[in-house]
Amino acid sequence: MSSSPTKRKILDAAEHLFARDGYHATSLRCITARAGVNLAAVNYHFGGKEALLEAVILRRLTPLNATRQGLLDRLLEEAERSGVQPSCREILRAFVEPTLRLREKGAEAEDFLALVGRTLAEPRGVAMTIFMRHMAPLMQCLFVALTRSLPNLSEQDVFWRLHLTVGSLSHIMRCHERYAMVPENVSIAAPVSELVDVFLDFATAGMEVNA
Amino acid sequence: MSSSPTKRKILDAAEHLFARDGYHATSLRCITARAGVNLAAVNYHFGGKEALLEAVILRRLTPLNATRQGLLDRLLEEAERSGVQPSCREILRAFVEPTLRLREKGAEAEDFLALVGRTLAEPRGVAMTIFMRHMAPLMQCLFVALTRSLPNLSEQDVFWRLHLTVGSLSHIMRCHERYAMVPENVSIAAPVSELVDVFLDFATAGMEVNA
DNA sequence: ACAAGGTTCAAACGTTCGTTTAAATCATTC
DNA sequence: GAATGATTTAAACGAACGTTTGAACCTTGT
Repeated sequence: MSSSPTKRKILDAAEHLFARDGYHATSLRCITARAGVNLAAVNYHFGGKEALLEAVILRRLTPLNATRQGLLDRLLEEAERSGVQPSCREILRAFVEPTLRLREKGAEAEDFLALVGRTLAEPRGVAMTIFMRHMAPLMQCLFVALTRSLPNLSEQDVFWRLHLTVGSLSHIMRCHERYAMVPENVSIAAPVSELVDVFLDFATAGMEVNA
Repeated sequence: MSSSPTKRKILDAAEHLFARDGYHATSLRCITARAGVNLAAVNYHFGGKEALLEAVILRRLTPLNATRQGLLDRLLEEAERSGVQPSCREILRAFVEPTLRLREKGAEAEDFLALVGRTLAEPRGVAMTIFMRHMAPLMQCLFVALTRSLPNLSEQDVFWRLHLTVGSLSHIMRCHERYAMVPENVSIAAPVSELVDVFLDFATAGMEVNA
């Protein structure tokens, strides 16, 4: 019942179309046509368009956040046991790696990444409210861990740099297609592990500079 | 004629609403109501909703890009004259500072920043086509200048890091309101010159690491 | 004063939207 | 196998959308 084939087909179609065209530019008729189900099925199974969006986000965000929180907790426990603060890079990796690893789980999960990237770009949008409600605790935990690992930085500076890091991450989450401005001799398709390292090189250097 | 009061009122209203709610979530009725003009005025003066969006973007993007290109050209000329490559930070500053300086020109220009930030987040959206057409030459110039200033980095790496830098910039362009995840004791409202330095510290470190 | 052209206006156009309805169909249980 | 509840279906709902229309309204030149 909770995983009815109809529900799953709707979630898959909505995930793809919301990510590709945005929430407001995607109609329920387009979603149900792609899913091969009746138009009324969305309202029957989810209650409405906005509730469908929340279901699309939560289906993947909940397990993803559990993974990230688990890695972060393990890092903090280990630090308490050994008395050595985890490095900025390790903390960021706990957040970033499970995220980008979603790309290896097929095109469906890739759609989710793009959707989240879009969501972060619409501060007053419908999806943002849903998203922030489920991200706030983890972000708070991440912020605290980073301030401890960068004791020479003010909270102001840590906040701004974390803000910039989130901006970078959301950008590469949503831009996994060829860009018009991609110069020759440059491939935008890189293996995930390499992408993670490229990102961590960049973000860690930015977080730690002058610290 | 080109700067009829009606046209200007429509551009201002559209700029604000497109930035706040997005292109598809903003109706012409909402725009004309805010502008205090008749509904048909948009089609009369601009030809349609999409043409209005392009006019909104170009009104500020054209002079902004001229300023950025001018600063970049001056930097490159000076380098040719002195034989010393401009630093990564100087190059990025030529691009970033005129952008963020728009914040000092009132709430209207701030709306434009948020609109561009949103645009960059919708790779297949209506605005992206318009935007990329007018950004491509400048981005190409920026890319070439950066590869020369970072000779130890592969084009791949420069591209990825520029990509991440653009992500950071677009993020702070669109997020100038209070965030739900902003911790206490942190003010998100900083003077522009300080914000430019915070950004350049972060982005330059990220660009130059291991180079 | 009048004609002409640019501009504004209220009203309506046809379309598409999210949602609802009530009948039809399916699956399950007694 | 009839009954019950869950699901699917086709059709329609009212509302809102972008756009068009043609008359009214200004402004300008003669």
